[in-house]
Amino acid sequence: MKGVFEELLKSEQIFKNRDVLRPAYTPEDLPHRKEQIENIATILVAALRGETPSNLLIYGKTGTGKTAVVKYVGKELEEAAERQGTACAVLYLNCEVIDTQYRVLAHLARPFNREIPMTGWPTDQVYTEFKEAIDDRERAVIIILDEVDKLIKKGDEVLYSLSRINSELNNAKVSIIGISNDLKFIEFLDPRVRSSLGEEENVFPPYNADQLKDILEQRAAMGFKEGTLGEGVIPLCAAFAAQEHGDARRALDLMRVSGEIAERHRESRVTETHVREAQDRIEMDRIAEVVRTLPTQSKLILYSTILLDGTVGGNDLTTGEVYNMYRRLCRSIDMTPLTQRRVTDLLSELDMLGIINAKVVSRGRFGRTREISLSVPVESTTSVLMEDYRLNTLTAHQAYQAYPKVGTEHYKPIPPQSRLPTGANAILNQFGKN
DNA sequence: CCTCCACCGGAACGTGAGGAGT
DNA sequence: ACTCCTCACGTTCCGGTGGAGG
Repeated sequence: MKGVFEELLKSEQIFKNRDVLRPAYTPEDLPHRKEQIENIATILVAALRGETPSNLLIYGKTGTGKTAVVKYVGKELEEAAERQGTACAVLYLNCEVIDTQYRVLAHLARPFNREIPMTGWPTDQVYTEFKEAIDDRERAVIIILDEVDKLIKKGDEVLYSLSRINSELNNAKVSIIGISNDLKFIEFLDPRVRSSLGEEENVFPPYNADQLKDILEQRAAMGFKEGTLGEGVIPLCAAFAAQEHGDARRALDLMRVSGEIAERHRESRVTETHVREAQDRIEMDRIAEVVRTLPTQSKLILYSTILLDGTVGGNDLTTGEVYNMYRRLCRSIDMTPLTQRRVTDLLSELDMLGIINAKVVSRGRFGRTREISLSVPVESTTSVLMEDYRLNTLTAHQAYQAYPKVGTEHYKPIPPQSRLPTGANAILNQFGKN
């Protein structure tokens, strides 16, 4: 077993630089974002003229280049300011990671050499500290808040104080750039913050397939060794990603994973087959993540459909069958079952997540119901479900053993005293309603 | 054309957790 | 520490319904 690593190193022939294919990398040149770059730059030049730039809100779905563009413009601005001899600081922070008011302020103050403990101070003291730190001389401060929507949920007080900070400063000028992928985010904002924060707005449209192709080509040139990419690889990656609302991040992931798969197969060239495999794997990972984070009841419902899948002679399942099975499962692991009403809601939720297919159909004489079928692979999904300790005790084998007649028996709602048996309403209708 | 199945799905209500206000 | 409010999750109740079969 000597030389495992040497061997692996030798087989690394596909990537030139894997890191440029990761979403975190900001390239020198951003294709198809010229307009946005100019737009933002026009707003920010004010900083170089000693004025206060307008605050700016940027919207766009994931992978539309928001962060990359803003970071890029920020860097350019800093460089231009340095050449010109103006004091200008661009502070970037991601509100998903830094998610409390205290930490936001502490993070902002740190680059100005202020020692602020990780915790312990009152928040307004940190705020004062930050204010004093930047106000020591004339300077422009651009604060970039990535994923601001995450911050709102924890209270928008910071945003409020930051948006009015200029009135408390003598020398420095602060402007805020907020980045959000939630278009409706502004509606949840305090009106006072809304007007000042959204002085300017900029929406980033998704990329189309052609634009994605350009982006991929640019990165591929840097990331892959020459001649390792097959003909159709880039167009295919672009096409797949364009289907998913033009997400460049997705496109890059796809391309990188394709390369990794090719590498694992010890092949020297990436082909379309690898791309398809990569697409499947990414999709699988997504499903696994969704399934894993499902509430237990939904997991049980999903497991019921898995167990019943294929047992009813190729027909799709009905709500009643799934519910019946679900109750059995509940009983055997000692959980109180939800009502059928609730389960129908959870079923449509699973449908929305793309885990099952549930379509309302009428079977005439045989009533109206949902036709349910799985749209995920049985085996891998089952193994994800089994990670849940509450389901762990149930194996398919046990379930079949315990309930051999699965799927053949129909659940009849047990009527509470006042409840009329099914079909009774129709009878009553004959007599009129009063 | 009418019936009647086996559910659908809206509405109102109950409950407990968690956050804001005081 | 306290109340009050909101919100997510569930239940109860019940009218509604597409279409196969009579």
